[in-house]
Amino acid sequence: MIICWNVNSISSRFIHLTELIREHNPKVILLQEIKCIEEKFPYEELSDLGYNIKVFGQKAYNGVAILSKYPLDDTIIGLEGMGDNQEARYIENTIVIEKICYKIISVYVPNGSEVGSEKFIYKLNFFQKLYERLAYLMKHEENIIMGGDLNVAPEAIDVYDPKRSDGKLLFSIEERKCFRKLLNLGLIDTFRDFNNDVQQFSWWDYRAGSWQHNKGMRIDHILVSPAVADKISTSGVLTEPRGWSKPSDHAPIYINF
DNA sequence: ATGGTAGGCGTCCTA
Repeated sequence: MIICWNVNSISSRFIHLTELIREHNPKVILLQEIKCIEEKFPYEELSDLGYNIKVFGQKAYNGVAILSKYPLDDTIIGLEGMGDNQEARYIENTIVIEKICYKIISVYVPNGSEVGSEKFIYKLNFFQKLYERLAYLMKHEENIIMGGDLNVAPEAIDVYDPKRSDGKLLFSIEERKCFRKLLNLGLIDTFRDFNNDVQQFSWWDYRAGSWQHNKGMRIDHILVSPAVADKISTSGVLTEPRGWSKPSDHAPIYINF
C-alpha cells in the first residue's frame, strides 16, 4: 500500500499520521504541506516506525516528504526551471520493489489563489515544469508513481457543484488542461481507473460545514505510468481521518499493489 | 449567505 496525504502541518497532524500508520502500515507515504523546515521534521519518531525519510522543507508554508520502508535513493529536490530558493513543492526518489525500479514523487501544486491572478500564473507555470519533468521520465520509460495535492479537480464528477465551480479556482479549464496534459503523456489517474463513475472527494474546506454536507472536491491524485497501473489492485480515499478531531482538510488517498 | 475555519507566524498570509 502507498498512501498520499496533504497533512496541513506535520506537527499538528503527527498523532493522526501515526494512527494512520498503525491502521494501514503502508510501505510508502507521500506527504504534502508539512509546513516546517527539515530540522523540525519528526525524523526519529517516524524512522522508529520503520521508515526511511526524505524531506524538502520550508518554514511555515508548503513542504513535501517521502517516507518509505524501502531504501530511498537518487533524491531530487525541486523542479528544474523553478529557480534557486524555489518553494518546497517537489521531491523525487528512486525505490526498488521486487527488483523493479520506481521513480516516486510527492508534489504540492500551488493553490493559485484566484483565476487570472499572479499566483494563478505561477500555478500554471509550475504545472508546465512538472509536465516537462514527467515527459522526461516517460521518455526514459521510467516506472512513475506521483502522488500529491494537484489542486485541480479533473472532471465535473470531481466537484460537488460543477455549475457553481465552472471557471473558478480548482476547476477552471486552464487548470483542467494542465491535468489533462499529464494524462496525455500516458499517465493514469489511479482513482478514476479503479472507480468508474464514483463521486468521491479528497478535500473539504474547513469553512461552512463543507465536510458535514459533503461539499468537497477530488484534488489529490496518484498518477502512475502504464506498467505500474497494471500492478495496482485497488485505489481509493481514506475518508475516516477527515472526520477525526482536529483533522487536515484533506483525506489520505491510496493505491494497493 | 462572495461567507466561513485552520495553521503558522507574529500583530497577517496562505489555503
